[in-house]
Amino acid sequence: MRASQYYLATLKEAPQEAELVSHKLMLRAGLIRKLGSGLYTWMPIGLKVVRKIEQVVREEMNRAGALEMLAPPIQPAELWQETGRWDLYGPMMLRIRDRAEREFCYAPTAEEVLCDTVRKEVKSYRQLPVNFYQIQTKFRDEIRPRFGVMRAREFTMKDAYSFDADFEGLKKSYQAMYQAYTRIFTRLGLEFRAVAADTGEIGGTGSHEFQVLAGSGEDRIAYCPSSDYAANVELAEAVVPAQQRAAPAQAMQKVATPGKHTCEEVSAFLGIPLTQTVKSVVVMHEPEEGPPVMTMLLIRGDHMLNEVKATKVKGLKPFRFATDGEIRERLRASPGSLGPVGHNVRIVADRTVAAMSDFCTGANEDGYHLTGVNFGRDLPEPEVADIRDVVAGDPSPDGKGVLEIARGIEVGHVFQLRTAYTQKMDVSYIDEHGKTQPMEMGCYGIGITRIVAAAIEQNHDERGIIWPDPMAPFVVAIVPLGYRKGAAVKEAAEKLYADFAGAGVEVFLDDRDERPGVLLADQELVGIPHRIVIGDRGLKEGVVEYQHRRDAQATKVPLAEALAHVQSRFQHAKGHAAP
RNA sequence: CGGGGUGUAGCGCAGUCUGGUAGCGCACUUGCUUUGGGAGCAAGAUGUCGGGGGUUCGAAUCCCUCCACCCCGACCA
Repeated sequence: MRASQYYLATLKEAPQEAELVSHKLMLRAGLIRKLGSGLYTWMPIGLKVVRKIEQVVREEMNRAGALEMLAPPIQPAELWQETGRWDLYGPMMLRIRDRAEREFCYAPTAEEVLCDTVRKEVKSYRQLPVNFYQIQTKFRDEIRPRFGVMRAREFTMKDAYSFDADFEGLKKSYQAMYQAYTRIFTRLGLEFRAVAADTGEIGGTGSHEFQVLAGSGEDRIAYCPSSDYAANVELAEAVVPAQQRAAPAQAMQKVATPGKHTCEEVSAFLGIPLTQTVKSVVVMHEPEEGPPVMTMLLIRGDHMLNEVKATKVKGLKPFRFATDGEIRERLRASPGSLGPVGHNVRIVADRTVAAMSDFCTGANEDGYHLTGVNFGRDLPEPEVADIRDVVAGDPSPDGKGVLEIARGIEVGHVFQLRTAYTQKMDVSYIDEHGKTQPMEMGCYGIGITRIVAAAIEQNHDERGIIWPDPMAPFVVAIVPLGYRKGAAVKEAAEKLYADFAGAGVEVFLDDRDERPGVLLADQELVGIPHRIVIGDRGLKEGVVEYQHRRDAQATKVPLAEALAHVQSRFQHAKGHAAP
């Protein structure tokens, strides 16, 4: 491609709406333009990247035995009502009516449609297993779209759905997808981790997220450097402390802590370590019938409540945080002075708290805290559960070391759905004994457009994007200095351009009549990984300059060997992408 | 949904407090010069100042209202 025939829409300054580096660079490099909140137009060079990613995904899905198909993004309400998700999905789902007032949604995902297709098509165990996938635009009406295409409302997702005769088959299909995903993200040149994930509302028995590691990621993952344990912090287990609770050594005392509300403030005020304080989080569960039930959750002062885990405590699903009014009415104290002593509210203590003695907590009287508090003496032994986020330094649940915390961007997710959907939608087959059985289902998603942003988060510098070769919009940029001035430069550039094109290398020839600085800066912003600079100086010696986007300096290469040199670097880069 | 902020040329911004002919940089057009890291000079084009309503002789500026967008929060004793 020649720049003179292309449309490069680079900007010197990023629009003020962009916060995240990948968002800024995508706007500046002219990959995307914003149409509305969470809505982006893909410009030619951005779309090229998307297509590259799609191609890798497609190849690996096909290799894994999945079959590409395409379902409508606009889907009738009836299907979603069959699984109850028409109501469950809530405002996240964009709903539409046609001229006859029939209801539709713009699909946020496609389990129902695929279930419907398979129940109509597949009848016999002889036809199983099947795995269908599509690469399709999805729409989720996010509460807060942000970070450009990272969390957009409209996005491109690869979604696959497997159907097996039995659980053993599902496990195999799941494993095949897990491996395909590993190959995909490896081929794309991304640093990623597969982590155990919460199965959430969808339910099922197994789930992994594929997280691209990036400091700006919205997810936190816990991993063990000395083993292969990795899990989303939402799920990662905080194991029972190895040390048993020490015997009480202090008497319980009420101390004045005027104006001190948080554990940090109280700990600093009283000169007690933060790890010796306990915070009380009051939640309400509203049963189908009867009044709301209050529960007090106890977390060590330096720990954070894990809501996903707390939801799994019996009798808490679903819960909400208590209002100040509810707290004051029941405990006669304000948040900031609450504690587990001296009332009959249900108490659930985190495992860490249950092993504490002589701790400090609120006195249920504004402006006062208690020190030297001990379970079994000052208050009854509590219910115990794992309800906190793990922190760096916690023992790994597999017993093989200590956890670290990293941030990640979720780019893929695989689920074993089992029969949760197939039973509701009657997706069944006749087994070899003539008996009707529900199919075992799995679903597998990849955020295609999110990968673009995630890749930039991981691969950029102060000058711009640095594309991994497999998703680069162009692999090589030819930058002639003085293309319109010197015949020799133009001739060499044209020859190289033809050579690269002839060798099937995607090449971008910047033949614009611009100053060198402009050409080089644009090439670096757009992030084409390999660059050949051609100038009069070098040509006199018969050389051009090769520089990878990550190289500190250019390398002189004889003009005749430029193609071979880039190809060797390209292969080299490919080799490095392997795990 | 709660809180904060922004809306002025394609992009980045000033002007708003204190009402009086709408500006700057980049980008764009034309010409000349320049050409190994975002050129210089000259000339030019580009605006419903987010929309609507009001106050006023006069509104980008003051008042009311609506809208859009961005950020933070929805974890907390």
